[in-house]
Amino acid sequence: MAMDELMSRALAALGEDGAPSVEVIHALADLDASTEPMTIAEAAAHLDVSPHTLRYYERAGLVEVGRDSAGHRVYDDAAIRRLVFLTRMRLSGMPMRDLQHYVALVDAGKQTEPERLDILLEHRDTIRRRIRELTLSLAATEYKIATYGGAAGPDVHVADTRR
Amino acid sequence: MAMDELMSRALAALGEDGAPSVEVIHALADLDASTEPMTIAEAAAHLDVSPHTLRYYERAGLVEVGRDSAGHRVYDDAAIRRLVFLTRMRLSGMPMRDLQHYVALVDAGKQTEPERLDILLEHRDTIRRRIRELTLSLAATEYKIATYGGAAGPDVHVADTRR
DNA sequence: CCTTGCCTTCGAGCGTGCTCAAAGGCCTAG
DNA sequence: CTAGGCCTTTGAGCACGCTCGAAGGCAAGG
Repeated sequence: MAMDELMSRALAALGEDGAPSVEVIHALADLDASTEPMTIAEAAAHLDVSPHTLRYYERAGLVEVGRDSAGHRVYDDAAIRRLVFLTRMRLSGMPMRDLQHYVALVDAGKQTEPERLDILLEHRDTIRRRIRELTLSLAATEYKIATYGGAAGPDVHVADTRR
Repeated sequence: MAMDELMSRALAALGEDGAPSVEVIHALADLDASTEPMTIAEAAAHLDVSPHTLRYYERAGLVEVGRDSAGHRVYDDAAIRRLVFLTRMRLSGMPMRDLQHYVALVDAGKQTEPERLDILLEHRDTIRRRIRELTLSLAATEYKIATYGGAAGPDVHVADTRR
């Protein structure tokens, strides 16, 4: 059930522009995975961030990355999976602070799972709120577009999307 | 037609938590308006931003605001309407830069309407993209919540079902 | 009169999240 | 041997959007 919902959400999310849904489902469910170790450039490309950013995340203590004989970073499966999670959370607006807290909990062991779950639940609510805000702004923008030229000033006057 | 769509969107947006839909519809339609002039504190409360922010927007050239005999700002109807627009655009992620450009166009006169429309269309697309991103992140987060405890690390890696 | 409180201007400071520069190492191709 | 290219570390710098502090004005209440 969870899986079906996940997929339908993914499809719904990307439906409009007929985008790479296969890719998306794969990325979401990422079951096979087991990627080969990567260089920083490869990992950056894979995660769609810059190498700078990956080093920054490491410095921030979000992920540990091994080194090869030349001292170069080696991104293994575990690192990549964690970074996939991290970048998704970042993309959805979770602050670095919270991510640092979260990974600290992960590193502290299994007994912190309830607290981690709380963090996720709260973040879920945050995302939902944000989507609602954006949906209202979208409606307002579309309304203004539809009625363009009708208004005197740059306003449409839609409601305050209060919490 | 545009109005119906607007309303149904607003309802859809707030439906989930049974929120103040009446308030929202009223505010959405808010055609009457004609608020009395406000002090900066009142305007700030009305717009849900700080007085500091309102002064900042004024300094940034986003809005002109009159003064009373004591030199205090007076937010009239036109100012409030513009600020409602501005704060909504900000809330939906439009950069200050773009807003400055937009109001410059507004002040430049009617012949800039096509360009203003372009800006709105582009912003609409930006909001839609963002909603899609957030929807995906939401799905991933909900999935992780649903399967919590199954994973070793902070990632969505699930046991190998199908495929 | 004087305190209280909200307002003014102007410039500076801050929090967030990168982003980059400098100085240098390793490796491979020519 | 050397040049190119990608990597390393460290610390600094930047863009954005506020947010605040200092110094002072005006007006009402005690």
